Amino acid sequence: MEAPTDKLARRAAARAEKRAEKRLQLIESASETLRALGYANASLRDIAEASGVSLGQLHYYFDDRTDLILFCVRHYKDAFLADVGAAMAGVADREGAVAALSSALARALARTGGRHRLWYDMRAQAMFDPAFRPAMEEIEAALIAVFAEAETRFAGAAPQAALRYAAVDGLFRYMMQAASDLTEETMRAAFADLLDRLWSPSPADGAEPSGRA
Amino acid sequence: MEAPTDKLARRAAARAEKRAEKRLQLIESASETLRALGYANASLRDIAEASGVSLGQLHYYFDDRTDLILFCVRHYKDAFLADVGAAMAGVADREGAVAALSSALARALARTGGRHRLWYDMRAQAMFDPAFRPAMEEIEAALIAVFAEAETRFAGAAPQAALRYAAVDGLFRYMMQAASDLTEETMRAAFADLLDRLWSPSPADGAEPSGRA
DNA sequence: GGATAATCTGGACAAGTGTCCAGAAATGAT
DNA sequence: ATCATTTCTGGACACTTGTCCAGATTATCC
Repeated sequence: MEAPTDKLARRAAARAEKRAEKRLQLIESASETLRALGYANASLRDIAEASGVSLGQLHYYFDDRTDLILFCVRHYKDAFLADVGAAMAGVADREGAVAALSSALARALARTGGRHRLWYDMRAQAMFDPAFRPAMEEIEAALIAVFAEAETRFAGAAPQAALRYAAVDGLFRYMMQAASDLTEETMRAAFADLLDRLWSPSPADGAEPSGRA
Repeated sequence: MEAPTDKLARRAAARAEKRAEKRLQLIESASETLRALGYANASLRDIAEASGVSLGQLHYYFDDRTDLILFCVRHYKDAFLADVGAAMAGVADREGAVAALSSALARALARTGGRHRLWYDMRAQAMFDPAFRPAMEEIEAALIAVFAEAETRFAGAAPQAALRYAAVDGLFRYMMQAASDLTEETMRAAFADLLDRLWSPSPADGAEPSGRA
């Protein structure tokens, strides 16, 4: 039979897992409230009520409001980056990358569009509150890395992938605002067109029919 | 001599102008505080203190907090759109538009970069607070119009200028965050490259030497 | 069943908020 | 100088906020 220390360890692990489960549940509920009301307007009481949970319980599972919100942000990041990462996993050439990324982004907007309001809201907050900055920079760096990695697959060097990310992010935000008026296909086409342009040789060089090597 | 009604009218006008002057002064000071602390953190007391003015005075010149902030937003819009509009006034061809707009945007970031935090902050707020939405949509529509108008000068039809605006806006926001690490020339080149790509014929058509009609 | 620890409650608390106002001060016309 | 009007002050007010905690409740194990 197992040693007593193992037993204790197993119990502790089970407890921790249960706690983590409950936390996740609270995080998802809080994310929804945050998405609906915004950072500036969502109080802990709003979050607690929407979660069907007492106010004190939030402080039992999270240090403070900032801590809770940071968990929400990280949870968002994990979900979104997993989506994008999975879409880009297999692609090897430029056309494949354009197709995969534009589909993934349009799909994200069509299915879970509202969720991304939390991201843009908190990114704005991070401009003023240093507590959120590391988490935001981490997410942004991860998204830039997606671009950088994709670009290295069909181009030797891929400097300044951040600039391509920034442009696509701008389009993403804009379409999120108007997502309810647009079809997924329309959005996909818009992303594809932009990516096509960003990932083409410079038009300044390509203007003349057969450019140099 | 003038009629008494004129005299009264002149006095009323002088008073109104003096009031407007003071308001503008308060608006500019409030904008700075708003830019520094962010919408969620800037209280009326913060704004009053930074302006060297009593709390009650803010309510004497503005209906309420929302009213004051809306004035700040509109003031920002006027200044920025005047800048951009002036830069784009004379241009007629594609190359001129690229040069003018990229210079204007880089210059805006280099000189008054921090000011634009207010814009991105309030745009995020507008996602949740309907009070700010009309003002935001108005600004965004004006910026899109800048693109649409420029594009009609070197292309017959210019559908969906909003999509070009969105991409450039994304780059603008990104560089604003990193503006302190970048030279104005670096930023200008980045804008020029993006605009060049956005305002080129589709690379899908141009890939083959001489595309079809 | 009883002991031990984890979970949860409801409310208290201080601090900060936007708003409002009675009256002081300043302004300017007569 | 007097008076009416505009401008401004300082604080009061009701309300919301995040935080905290003493004790009730529940689960877990011997």
